[in-house]
Amino acid sequence: MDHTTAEIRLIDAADTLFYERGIQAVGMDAIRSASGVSLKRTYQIFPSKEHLIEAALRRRDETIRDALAAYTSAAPTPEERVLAVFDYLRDWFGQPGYRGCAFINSFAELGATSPAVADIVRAHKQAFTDHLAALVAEAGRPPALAAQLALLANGAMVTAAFTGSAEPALDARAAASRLLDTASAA
Amino acid sequence: MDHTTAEIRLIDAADTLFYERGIQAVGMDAIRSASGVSLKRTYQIFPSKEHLIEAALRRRDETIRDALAAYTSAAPTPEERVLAVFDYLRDWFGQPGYRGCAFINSFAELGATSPAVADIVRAHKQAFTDHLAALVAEAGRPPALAAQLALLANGAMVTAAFTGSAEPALDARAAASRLLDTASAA
DNA sequence: ACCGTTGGAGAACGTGCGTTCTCCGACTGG
DNA sequence: CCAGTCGGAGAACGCACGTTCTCCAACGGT
Repeated sequence: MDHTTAEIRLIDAADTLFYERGIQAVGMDAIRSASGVSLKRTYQIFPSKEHLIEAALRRRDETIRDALAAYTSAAPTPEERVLAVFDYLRDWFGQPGYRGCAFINSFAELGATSPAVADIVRAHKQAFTDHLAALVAEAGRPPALAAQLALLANGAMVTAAFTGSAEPALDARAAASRLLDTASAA
Repeated sequence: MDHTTAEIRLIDAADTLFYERGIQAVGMDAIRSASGVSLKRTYQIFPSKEHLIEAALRRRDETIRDALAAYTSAAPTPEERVLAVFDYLRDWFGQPGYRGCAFINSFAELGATSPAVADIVRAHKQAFTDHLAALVAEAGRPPALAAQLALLANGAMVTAAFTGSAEPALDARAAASRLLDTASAA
């Protein structure tokens, strides 16, 4: 197993375990077992758990950005592209093991003690809102709508987490649709 | 210091520290220092940290329910009572040291490992949504609106947390106002 | 074949923390 | 004044975990 493979396996294992149980609840031994990478090698690649946390969050950030962009760009009209964000959420919430947004969860757990984690979370959420803003602009709606839709989306993420239901995505979509309809079109 | 006083001081200290730093980041020694209650006494009152966590969350639940009810009931019209929820949020977000909703944060940190914490969080959020539903009903709007407003509120709570701004409350209020206006009145 | 490097398995170390224990002073009822 | 109880301060214990170290097998170049 070369360096790159080991790194990927570590990030895979860390990301999965952190998401399932929370970051602080996962020990380095658990990551070693799940990844099959020895502790020695792990610490050669990531000098500390903190580095691994940040790497896992950064990769998840990229993955989600790409997936969301692909999902929304597939819709035919500008309005549908905006609403596709909420269809994406519904698919996500329906996946087994959905436990909320990893960034919101990480911020809740470590935002107060790790500035690096806090920064990654802020960047991810900013990118999400920016993407929404671009879709809103394409649809010819006022920029203020983007922030409102972002609130609906983030609210749906947390609500779906503790209710264990995908329904918040539908509620958010309905609200988004109404806001879209009543926002002054270009 | 009698039993009741010690209990209150413990809950005060625990609630404050948990909120500031996250639950797992706070040791029992820190609670002892902040409360002035000895460890021995603490463990007589709360047999474990888990008990103290639950007590702190339960008291915060009651406090917030009461404060929100008082805040919303002060508004003169049914519509204003609904929007008062978002004024309440703006006041809350503007307080120094605002770090998000303690229930959302606790769920992110412990929801996966502590069913008791998860239940308290669910109950709190359910009560919040129920309150919103009552206000929506008074205003003669359809029940589905309550879930949508709850999403806006929860989304604003998390967004205000990592942006460190109270602006999400204003965005949420604007969206709520529009949804309220376009929802079919009774 | 020999030697130096690499990496694996897991023990070991240090620390922090939840919880309990020890010791001792302070108060109470008679 | 005394016996008994209570509570405080903080040491001690046990465990978990992040990190490092030890030991050894495998491998590659000459």
